[in-house]
Amino acid sequence: MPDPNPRQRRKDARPQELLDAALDLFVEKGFSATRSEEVAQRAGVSKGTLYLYYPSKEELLKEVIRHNMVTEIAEGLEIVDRFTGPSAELLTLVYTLWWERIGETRASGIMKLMMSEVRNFPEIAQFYVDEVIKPSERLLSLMLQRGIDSGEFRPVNVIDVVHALVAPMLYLVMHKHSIGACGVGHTIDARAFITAQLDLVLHGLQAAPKPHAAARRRPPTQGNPKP
Amino acid sequence: MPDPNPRQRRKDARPQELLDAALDLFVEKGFSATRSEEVAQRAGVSKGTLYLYYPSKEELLKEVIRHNMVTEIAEGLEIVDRFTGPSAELLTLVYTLWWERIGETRASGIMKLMMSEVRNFPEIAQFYVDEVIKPSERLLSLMLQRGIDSGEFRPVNVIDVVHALVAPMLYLVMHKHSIGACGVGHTIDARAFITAQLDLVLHGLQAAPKPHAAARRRPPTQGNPKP
DNA sequence: TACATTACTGACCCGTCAGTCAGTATTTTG
DNA sequence: CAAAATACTGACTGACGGGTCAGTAATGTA
Repeated sequence: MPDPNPRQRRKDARPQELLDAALDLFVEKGFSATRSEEVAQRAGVSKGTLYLYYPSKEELLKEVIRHNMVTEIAEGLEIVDRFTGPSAELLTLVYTLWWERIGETRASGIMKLMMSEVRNFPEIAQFYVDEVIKPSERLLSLMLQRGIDSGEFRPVNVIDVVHALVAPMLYLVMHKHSIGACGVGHTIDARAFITAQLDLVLHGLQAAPKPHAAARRRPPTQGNPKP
Repeated sequence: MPDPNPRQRRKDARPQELLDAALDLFVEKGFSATRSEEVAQRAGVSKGTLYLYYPSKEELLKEVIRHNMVTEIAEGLEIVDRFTGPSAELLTLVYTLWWERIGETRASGIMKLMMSEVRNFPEIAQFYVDEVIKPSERLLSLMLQRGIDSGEFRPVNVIDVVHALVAPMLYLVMHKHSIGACGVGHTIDARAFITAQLDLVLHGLQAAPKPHAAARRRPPTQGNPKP
């Protein structure tokens, strides 16, 4: 991937090459388990050079997240803003787009990475929540609210449905990057799985005669009156 | 938790105390990030003693898994065998039981642990797939097949539904032990979430007039004739 | 009480790894 | 071309942690 002849000076190309190498390795082996020298090596430089461009392993990880997730979410928001068709179609579009841009690319590994190691790196946790999780949930909520406002969807509790949408995606990703990557067990047909899950949720959302239990509590988002 | 006066000889109590300490710490900090000396300390012994009872950190982990998951699954199988009521009720029972015995106990941390670190420990991976994942899927498949055979459920593709059942559980667990444990972001009302998900699936399963897309492919459980 | 047995200890060994920095090679400038 | 500037290197440091084992003290036996 990087250049063949050694010790060449390529100040502008280094950052991206290092980010690429880091993403690969972090996803493959985890953050803690990846040695900074490995990252450097894969990028075709020495360890010292890595620290010339990024002050620490943690900062490197943050940059990896910024370059692979934050940008995608911003694009998603734009799509939602511009879209004019039915909300169910919008949901389907964003859902499949998510799979193409994140789920089936290396980027999905970042989700696994965060889930796995965030607890040992509180600063990264905060960063990820602020820059990825909250914006993502905002994106999904926006679409659902749009559908509710226009009467296409039942007035469900939005946050419940957001979770119902995220769960299968997370499952796919965790499967792909954990047990699924160990060569053991079956693989999942992701496209079919996504379609099925989306159908399930859309079915539960359709503004229909008899109310469905998928998300009770009609009043606006609030605490639960426990059974 | 263990006894106060030091250097007492308690050969029989040690193993369990060490397993308890290990589970706590492995779940809290991850397997790699937990030092074996910490485990020993929390169990009230020295590092040397730990290695007297378990030959290595990995073997210790295996024992932790055996004592907290394998046993529960075996019990689940017995319940399914003995149950005589409607399959929908059985599914509900096992689902809520899972939450009480695993989901809301420390044991759920093992799921997170495996998802997170399995890739770096192939032997543990194999062990977990054989002893936990496959039996769990067998358990779920059994219940679904029971319902299909009796005509209570539509003849869906069993493995698809198994995934649809597992995904929300995994989501809960990952949330609880990852981001959710960082003090950031909202908490999920697990009971409500579980009820909602179960409703969703049961609705998709009911032997009804118009077939639903949740799981196409009617023929009996088999591999996917992938396009 | 003396001796044997064994549960337990913790200092130590040794490999690992994030981060540093004095030195080297390449490019730019005059 | 020399000299200055700078991209890059890799040996080194210091901290850390899994696993060991010679030694210690509690218990059992006579």
